[in-house]
Amino acid sequence: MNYLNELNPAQRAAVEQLDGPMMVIAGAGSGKTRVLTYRVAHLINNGVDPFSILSLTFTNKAAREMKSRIGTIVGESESRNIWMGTFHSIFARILRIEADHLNYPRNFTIYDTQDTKSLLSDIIKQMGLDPKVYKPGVVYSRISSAKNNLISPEAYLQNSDVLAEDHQTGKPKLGEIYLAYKQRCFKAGAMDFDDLLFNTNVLLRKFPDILHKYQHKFRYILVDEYQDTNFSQYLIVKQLAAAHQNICVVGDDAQSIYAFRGANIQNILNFKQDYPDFGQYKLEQNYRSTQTIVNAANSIIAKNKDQIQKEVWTDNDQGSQIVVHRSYSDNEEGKFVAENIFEISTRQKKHHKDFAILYRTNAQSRSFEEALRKLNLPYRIYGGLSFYQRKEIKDLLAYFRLSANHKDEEAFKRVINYPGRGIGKTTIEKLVIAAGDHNVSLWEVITNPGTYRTGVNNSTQAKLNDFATMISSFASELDKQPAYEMGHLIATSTGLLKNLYDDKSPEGVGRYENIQELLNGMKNFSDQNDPDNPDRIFSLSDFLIDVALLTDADADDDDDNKISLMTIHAAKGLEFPVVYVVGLEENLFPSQLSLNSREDLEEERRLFYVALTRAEEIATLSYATTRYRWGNLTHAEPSRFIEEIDPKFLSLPTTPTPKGYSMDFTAERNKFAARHANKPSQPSAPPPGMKRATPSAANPIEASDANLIQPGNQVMHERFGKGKVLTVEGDPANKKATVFFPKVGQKQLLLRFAKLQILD
DNA sequence: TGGAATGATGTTTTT
DNA sequence: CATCATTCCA
Repeated sequence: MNYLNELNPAQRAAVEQLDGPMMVIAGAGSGKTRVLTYRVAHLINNGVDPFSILSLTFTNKAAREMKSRIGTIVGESESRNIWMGTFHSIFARILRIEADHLNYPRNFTIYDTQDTKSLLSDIIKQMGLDPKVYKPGVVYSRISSAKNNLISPEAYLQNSDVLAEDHQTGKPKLGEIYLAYKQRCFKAGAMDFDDLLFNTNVLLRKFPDILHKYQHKFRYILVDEYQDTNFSQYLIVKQLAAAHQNICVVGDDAQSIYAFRGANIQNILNFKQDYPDFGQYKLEQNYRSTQTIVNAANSIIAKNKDQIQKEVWTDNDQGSQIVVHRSYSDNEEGKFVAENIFEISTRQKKHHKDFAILYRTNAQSRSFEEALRKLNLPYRIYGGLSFYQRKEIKDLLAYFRLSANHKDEEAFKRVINYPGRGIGKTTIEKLVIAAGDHNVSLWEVITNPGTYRTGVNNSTQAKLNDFATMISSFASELDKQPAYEMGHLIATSTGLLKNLYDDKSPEGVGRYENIQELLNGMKNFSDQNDPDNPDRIFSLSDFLIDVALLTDADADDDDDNKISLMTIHAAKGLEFPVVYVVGLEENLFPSQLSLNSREDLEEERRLFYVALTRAEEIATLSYATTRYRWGNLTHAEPSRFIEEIDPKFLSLPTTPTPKGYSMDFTAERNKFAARHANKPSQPSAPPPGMKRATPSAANPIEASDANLIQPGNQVMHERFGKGKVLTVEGDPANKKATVFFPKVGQKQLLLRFAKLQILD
């Protein structure tokens, strides 16, 4: 049990302060997770009851991993009982327990962004407002930021500053929408993501005995990624910690990248005021990256004004320079990265999982997917359209939700006529009007047609009755059956599964498979064991509790060995031996929308800092000079962030950046060539008087050249020098050659991108 | 009522 | 370029 010996003095000090408030400022790669893990283990080894430890993490996956690591030190039977998870999942759990205090049903639904937006556009329509002025997305973010600052609709409508602002932006009705939205959510027994935090605050403030209960339950509180907490989260933590003051927050101001969703650096500063006698620890030694990477990252972040002084350093090797690569188009960029990955993985014997491609926006993933697929390289995309947001998954989940909570309006509207059962727009409109008039739920209306006089005809009402009977029958079994059995029953008896099965289009097959995958997941879920209660059934209700808060990052990896593609936001907290930060162009990264204020730009810079510090050994920065953006070819300038790195850490592209028309033209030409790339075609000739720029980068090898290479040829390789081709094998698209190089020996090369020149 | 066809409209980043 | 939403027709 000498885990303490595995820590450096600063880390150890942070682990050994058991009681009282403390803040750990942890530079990138400084062993933050290790400190948190060992600290919790240390608490337990010093007699602290796991049940009284609350540990708030940024993702559920981080929580799971940390828990299992703690389990290896103190034993699984102990670690199991720690309250560890994201703010959202922990407080959703508490809200379920205390729901009746807030007059919410215990099995309240959690609305995701889609549900929320659809409800908002419904409200906007009903209020007779112009949806072009009141765009659901904009309205949502306004409401969201109000909630994160704990401004209720009532307070919103009385706040003259806020109202004046809305007036100025031409949206004076925002407050009323907010109020209506809150009422509709309440009526539907639903909370959105922000409500989980907002309502926890309400709960703790309105009911002192409940606050007292949790204050004494959670005698030790730890918060990870503290720099990314918002006011609402700050206040929850502050209230819970007030009694015992055993609060440990860990964060890095340089990695704060969630200001857009209300995260507030101020929370770190508040900490000093709230707990004047706090212990402060700075972890400054980086164990993750090479000196080059650490120092390059330092040279960027130094450009930010807002930061806490610290000096991240490392003992690691110097490592190689950071390669900056220029491509002529987004597709070329994809190709370059894919080929580079192939080369490094074969040459340096790296696993695919050692590689990550990080981008600013999800939309950028496409060119990389295509390029990786062409080379048969396995990859996994995190984020984007997550599994749980796919239509077919949401449809099935909507049945689950409606069975658990009949008032769930969004779920109701989603499935009332899917699969089609002859209940159309007109009927639904009538139902909605009746529900609105009597201030009851849609479910209430269809189950009591006599009371609410909907005006639907008898045959339609019969269909509604059938629907209601079906849902009720699910509801009565909900807690009695294991989740999988129930899920399967619902998928079949609603006709949803058959409906997808009958669709033989490729998309339809994919959807069917997705449903199967969801059901498989549920099988795993219901097969688990509760050691404390072997008879426990893991029901569909249990499954629903956390499904709304699951994200792609939480999905089981099945230890698969794949290249990771994700946004930089999603990469937070992760590390990879080889990292490509791509799309480093002005107006993309930094984003166009961030150029208006210093604060926003600094957040982008921190984001870049996060991206670069994910890399352990090799970091590559990449940009394209042209890129397709919403269908048009646009010209792009390299990102200012590249210039901001001290050039001594960089290996820059050698040829000068060509500008103007000729460039766009080249890209167009490459695009054309790419379209015909599969059939061996003549390399498109450069226009007269224009030399093809850096053929190696733009076009590693012409397809026709690859086909010409034969055993016996003398060839030239960029790095290996002269060599002789011994054998050529494989199908035309994937020809492999064995080449003997006098300098380095025998090599296997994939002709498609080994940069071979035929000499004879 | 349902489906297909057409047109507008939008790209940060996430629980 | 995609997706969505609305509209139009059977």
